[in-house]
Amino acid sequence: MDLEARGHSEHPEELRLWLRMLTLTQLIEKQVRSQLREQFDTTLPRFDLMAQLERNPEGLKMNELSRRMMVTGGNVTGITDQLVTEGLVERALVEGDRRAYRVRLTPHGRTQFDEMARAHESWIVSAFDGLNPREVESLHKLLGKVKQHYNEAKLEVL
Amino acid sequence: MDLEARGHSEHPEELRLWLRMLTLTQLIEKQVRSQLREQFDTTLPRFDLMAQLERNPEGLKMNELSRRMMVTGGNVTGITDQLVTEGLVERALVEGDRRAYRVRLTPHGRTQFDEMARAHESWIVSAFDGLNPREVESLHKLLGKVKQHYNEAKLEVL
DNA sequence: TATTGTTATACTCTATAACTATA
DNA sequence: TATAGTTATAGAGTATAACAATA
Repeated sequence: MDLEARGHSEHPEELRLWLRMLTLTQLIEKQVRSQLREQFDTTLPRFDLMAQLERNPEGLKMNELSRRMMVTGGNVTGITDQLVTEGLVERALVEGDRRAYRVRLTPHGRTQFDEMARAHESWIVSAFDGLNPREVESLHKLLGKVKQHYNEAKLEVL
Repeated sequence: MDLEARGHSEHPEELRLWLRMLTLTQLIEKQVRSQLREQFDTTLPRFDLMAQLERNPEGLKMNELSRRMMVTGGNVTGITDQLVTEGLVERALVEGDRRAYRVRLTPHGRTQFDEMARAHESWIVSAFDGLNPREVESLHKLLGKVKQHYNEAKLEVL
């Protein structure tokens, strides 16, 4: 996107860093979306929803999915509907609260997700091929520091 | 988005890194979009287009904008149309090629962009408040390494 | 009253492909 | 023929708000 070139010399280093990070993320994300589409005829939000469920075999309520995916509830309903229609996830009743569901992967959904996850993992690993393990670790830590501080700063506002 | 938690222990570090980077980028990007909307009633693509032009006072052709913004041509036409209507950018004739335009900021557009850019810069600086200058530099370098290798790998495929 | 989830709607962003005009 | 740009269209992705059912 050449956003980076926007960073003039008078601009703070943080801005140059952000433009580089944004560009790179968009580059990788665009590739992931396109491969999910081509190889599995699915989308990133659908993949993400299934990934959340894969981590929570007992299932997640709609509002939990909404929070974790950082999108509003209506969208989760739509994506879930699609996946239910395709037999990849199911809505299970929650005992003691007839308003809520617990969404979870079906066995078929789990099988299909595992296949996608393997491919996805390989795309990501090659995206970071330019770094050695020490650098991967270092990048991971630095981003963690930014994120932690970001979240703390946000809490202060609330 | 809690994407991160997806990184099981058996997953490669690259995957955990990617999920953290994606989450953080989306977090910051979401905040930038929302502030651009609230404070300036504009969008990120519009801001990006103007940012490209700010860096190229002589203007850019549509296909140059398209390449730099990493979107296809039709979209650039739409965004440009909006900005022209609002008097923020203008289409200038290119001598010697009556098919092409050169899009550039109007004085009003430049004034308005400068104001947005100052605000944008401050949002970004505070997003990375958790890092000291050395860490900012380190993160910038690591991301540059990933990006460079990524681009080289892509070229080999072509 | 508050919460869970759904429905309805609208808008931004994007890609694709057909098209016009010019080179 | 190839290139610059536009138009038309469709679909993803998202937020908002009104709504129904249950707590």
